[in-house]
Amino acid sequence: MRLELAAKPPFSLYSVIHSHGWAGLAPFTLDEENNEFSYILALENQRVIELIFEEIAEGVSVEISGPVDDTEEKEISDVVTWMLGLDQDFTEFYALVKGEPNLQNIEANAQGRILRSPTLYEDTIKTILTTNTAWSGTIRMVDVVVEQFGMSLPGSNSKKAFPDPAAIAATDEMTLREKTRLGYRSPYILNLSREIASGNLELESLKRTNLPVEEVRKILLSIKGVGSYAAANLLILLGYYNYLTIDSWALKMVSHEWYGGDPITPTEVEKAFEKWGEWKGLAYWLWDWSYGKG
DNA sequence: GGTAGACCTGGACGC
DNA sequence: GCGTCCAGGTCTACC
Repeated sequence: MRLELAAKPPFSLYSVIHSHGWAGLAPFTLDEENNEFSYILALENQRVIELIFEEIAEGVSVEISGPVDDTEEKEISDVVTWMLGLDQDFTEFYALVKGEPNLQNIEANAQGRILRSPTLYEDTIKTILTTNTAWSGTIRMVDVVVEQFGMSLPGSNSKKAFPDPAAIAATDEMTLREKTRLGYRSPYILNLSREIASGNLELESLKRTNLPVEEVRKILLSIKGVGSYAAANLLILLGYYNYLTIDSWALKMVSHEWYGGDPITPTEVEKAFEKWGEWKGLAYWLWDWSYGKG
C-alpha cells in the first residue's frame, strides 16, 4: 500500500535525512546508492511493518509493506508527520538568518527539520547512547538493542522494530549488560524503560505539551543519563531551539571560529549564538563550520 | 554553585 | 600482539 502526505513548503526529504546521524541508526536504513530510505515500525497493535520513503512534489510518499486498515493508516500518517516534521514551519527562522553567510542557502535547501524517531522514548535512548562514545559505538549499541529486544518484521529475521519500553523493562541489568555491552549506560536505559512501562513517566506527552521550555528541560534532566547536552538535543527534536547542544565538538568549533583556538567553556558558546534568540539552537545546528569541513 | 574523578566499551594509535 | 588513550557526557562526592 502507498500513502501520500503533504508537507509545509519548502520541504526536502534529503535535508531531513541528512539533518543528523539518526538515518544511520537502526531501525532506519539508508541506501544512498539506490536512493532508498526506510524504517521498521511497530504499530500500537504490535504489528510490525516496513515504511519506504520517497520524496514527491507535495511532500513524501510512503510505501507500506502489506495492506493496512483505516486505524493503522491514521497511525502511520501521524507517525510519519512527526518523524519528518511535515507540519513544521520555519518562515520566521529563514527571515531571521537571511544575510548570514554561515547560514546561507538554508531556505533554498529547505533545512530546519531534524529527523525524529516515532517516539521520544526511542530518541532519548539513542541520545543517551551518543554520549561519551564514538559514533561507531553509538551505531553498535543501537544495533544490538534493536537486535536483542525488537520485534521482527514478518518474513524477515534481520529486520526488526525498535523495542517498546516494556520489552527492555522486563529484563534485568546484568542480562542487559551482557546482551548489549552498553556498559554504565545499561542502568540508565533500564531505569527509563521501567519508568515509562510502569506509567510513572509519560514521556510521549512532551510531544504535545504547553509547558514552557524550561519545564520540559527540567523533566528531561530528571532522567538518569540525560545531562545538559542530551537535554538540548532532545529539546531540538521536540521543536524547542532555545538551548545549544554543547558537546566537545561545539567547544572545538566555536573556539576555532571566534576565540583563536584557545580553550573555552560552554558560556563562550552560548555568547557566540545569543543573537539568534529562541532560534539559536537551530542556528548552531545548521551553522556552516568551514573548519569542520576542512 | 563549581569541579575533579570515575565510568563501560571498542577502536585508533604507538611501540 | 599489547598497552594506553579517549570519544558528539553524566553522575557523584566533595569543597
